[in-house]
Amino acid sequence: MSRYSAAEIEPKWQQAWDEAGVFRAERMPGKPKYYVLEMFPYPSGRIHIGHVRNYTMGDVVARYKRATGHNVLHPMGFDAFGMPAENAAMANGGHPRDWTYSNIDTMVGQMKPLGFSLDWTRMFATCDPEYYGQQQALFLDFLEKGLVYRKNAVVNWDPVDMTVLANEQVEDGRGWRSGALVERRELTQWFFKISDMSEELLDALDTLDDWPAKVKTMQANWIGKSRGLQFSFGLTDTSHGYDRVEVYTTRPDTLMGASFVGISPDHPLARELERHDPRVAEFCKQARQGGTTEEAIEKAEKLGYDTGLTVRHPFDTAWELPVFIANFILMDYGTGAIFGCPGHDERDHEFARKYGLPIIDTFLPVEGEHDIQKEPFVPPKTEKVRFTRLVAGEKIQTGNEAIDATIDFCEANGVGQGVTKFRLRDWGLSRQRYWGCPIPVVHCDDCGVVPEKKENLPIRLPYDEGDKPIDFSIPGNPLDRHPTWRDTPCPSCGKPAKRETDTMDTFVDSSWYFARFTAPRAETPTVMEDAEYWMNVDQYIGGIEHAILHLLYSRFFARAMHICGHLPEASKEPFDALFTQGMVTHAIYQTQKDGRPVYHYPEDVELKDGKGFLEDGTEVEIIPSAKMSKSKNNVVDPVQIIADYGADTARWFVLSDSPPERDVEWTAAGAEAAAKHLGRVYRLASDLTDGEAETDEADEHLMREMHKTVHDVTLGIDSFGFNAAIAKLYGFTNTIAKSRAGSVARRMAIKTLAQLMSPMTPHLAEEIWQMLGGEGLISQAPWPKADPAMLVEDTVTMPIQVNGKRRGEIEVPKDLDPAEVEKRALANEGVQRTLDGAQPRKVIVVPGRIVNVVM
RNA sequence: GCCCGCGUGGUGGAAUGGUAGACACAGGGGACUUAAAAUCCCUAGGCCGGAAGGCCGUGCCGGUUCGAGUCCGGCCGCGGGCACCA
Repeated sequence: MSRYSAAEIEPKWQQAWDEAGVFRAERMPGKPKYYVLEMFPYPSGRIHIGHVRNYTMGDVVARYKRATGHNVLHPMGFDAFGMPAENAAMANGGHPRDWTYSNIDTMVGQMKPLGFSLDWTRMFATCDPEYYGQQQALFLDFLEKGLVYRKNAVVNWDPVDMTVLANEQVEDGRGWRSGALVERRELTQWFFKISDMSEELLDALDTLDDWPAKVKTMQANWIGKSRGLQFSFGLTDTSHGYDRVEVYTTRPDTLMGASFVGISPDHPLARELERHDPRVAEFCKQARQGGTTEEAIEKAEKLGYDTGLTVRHPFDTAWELPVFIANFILMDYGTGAIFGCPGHDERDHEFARKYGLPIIDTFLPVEGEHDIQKEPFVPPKTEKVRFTRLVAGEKIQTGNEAIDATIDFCEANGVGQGVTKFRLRDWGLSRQRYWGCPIPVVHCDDCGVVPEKKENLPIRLPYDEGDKPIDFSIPGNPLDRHPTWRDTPCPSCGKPAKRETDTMDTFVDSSWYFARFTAPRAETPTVMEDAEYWMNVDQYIGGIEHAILHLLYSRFFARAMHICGHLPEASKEPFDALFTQGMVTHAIYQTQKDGRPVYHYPEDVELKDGKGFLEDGTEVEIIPSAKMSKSKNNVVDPVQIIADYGADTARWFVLSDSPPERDVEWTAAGAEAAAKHLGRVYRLASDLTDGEAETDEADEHLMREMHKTVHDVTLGIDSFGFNAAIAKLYGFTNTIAKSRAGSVARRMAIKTLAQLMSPMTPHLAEEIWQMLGGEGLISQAPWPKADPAMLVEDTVTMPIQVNGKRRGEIEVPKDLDPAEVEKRALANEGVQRTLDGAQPRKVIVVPGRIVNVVM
């Protein structure tokens, strides 16, 4: 009898798979293909236990699909451009490229021992010139089709470092390094015209049947289709060169409750006033302070500046409203101007009270009271309300009805028009940074903005500054100050010109990598034959944090690539099924020192009766289920887990316990238990001896359980119920261990158990398969099938409730007549006791399920 | 602030509107052992009770239903996203 040693068997089987080329994906017409993809990692330097969980789920699907006769594509790559590489270079010297490739090497080295069934020959990193060169080609194609354009947009500007900051580099409205108050500043930037596809991206969500509903809801809300009224307020004083202010509102029914007009500090009228009035300029400067995020703007104190200008109300020309410049209105949204109705909007209410503006109701609750001066009345638009100041429609109607009526009325009377708008803005892709894909255009004094010629691609990032290394510790974009890289002849006229120094948002890189995997070495972005064969991604797996941006951008890219002939029509929605998995969490162990928390590593904490102690006996506070974070010392390193227990244990554990879409808590005890269980399965197989007492009845029972397990586990894997499948496998293992069946039946049961476990614990499964004389590799064996005849039970246990409370149960033949079930249920001892002679008023029999007696 | 989720024993969690707590961890008891480790068996939501059994129980409050962890409304707490983190 040998002992289970993961360290011995895992490398052995990985080598066997490698040699047999089991996971290499090649087109095989005639065999159904299956493309399973996990969101590729950022090369931070170490794999994280969350990666292990993500890729294990994908691997289970890949291995299962292979066993059910599919030709599987399961690739891996790296999302390798981005800020951390530059930050590392800034902090520790070195070069982003060296840092990134070295990290990739390390991470591949950490991933391979996990035994994922990946086709490593297709691997690439988005920072490979072979990849980003094709991305530049895509950009040029998009440009030609009018899918890319330039316009102004606001960025976070650090006035001390004189550089653009990412949102995460803005802390409490200040630059992370300089500490200077950040300003919103306009810059000319490149944009993808995603807004042109708003309607289509919204409508097509309905076709994504195998996406989580919550993701579709989030995307729909993000796209934000709304119908509203666009109209103008006439200015009473036209001396500043403007005669009106154009506004857009989704609540035209509150028009009679307007009490001010607000414009953005970047509105042309505000800009005009700013030029002539230092007080306005001062206010606008202040209003532009703070970050660009919606969150920062929403949470900032609402400030306004009364311009002294007034406008006329469109339905009462005697009614004049003041015009304010307000810090919470962005030029990017709508027309950059709004009208405020404090009676029916939280934000406007706050603003009105601050600046002493009137609060007027236009509708009130149908019943009851509401003090509009105290707080705004903001019911759902579907609720009926009583209008007090009506533009159009009935006195009592819903908000939606009133909005429609108002738009009709306004259009009929020449006051503006109904407009459908989308919240979705165009995708700004310019980044003023080095470590990204260079935007392949040239700025020529004579020809303007000229696309680079395709034969000159890739436009490579310069590694150094010619005679000296790039100094990343200087704020700003090294491409911008590079002595020679910018210089290039104009592709159009040949005269000396300058390259664009902005690089692309890293979301661009991850918006088409799934397509590139179908032909990763091609000289064009994709190869139609390969794309047609492998696309779409049948199962995409990743974190919920990507629910909106990454997935929406990818959907846009797939459409844009189709327009340019890089993807087939059928791939406009590139991900057939989506699964969003939860995080792996771990307890934080902390003590207090001088009022500050001190975090302790798990290996320094001894657990006893649910309490934790340090070596010196100090008790530590345990904060369960916390997100893993380096600064909290609660990160679990998969490499250590593999060294301690082996890959199969790590894989088994991350799938067990928690449903995949939920967070899972990593505990040392849990990992220990997983390892023990795998050892037990191994022992069951290696202890299997011939010549035990053979009893037909026990054989029959074991075979029935086996078929049930095959059925349940198959269903579990099909529906991403990995934790449930594992619970069944635990149960079946117990059944085998206790079974008195003969060795033939037991051998069959354990071989089947190995097959059912093989997607989760492939190395152990191969070992057992070989031990029990299975043919070839288990990785290439067909998936077991459950015999339907073995699944049906003759009798069923039915619980009996009285008034919804369980009082007993009866064992009845499966198809017993409901009237007979009722009779037997009423005769039940527990029911009789509870009824205590009373007559039941009603008896509900749900065949095969439950009986409820109502008294 | 806005959008989307989640909340069940000591712990991770199970449960097509139909027996709440499957499976597992920690705990308790036992077997084997000179002893320990390993392994195996039993037990286990809380309260009352010797037992039979009863009462309570899925974050909180209310509703729909013969029946609610599950559906609806309100609240509290936690997490994800908010367009330059990936």
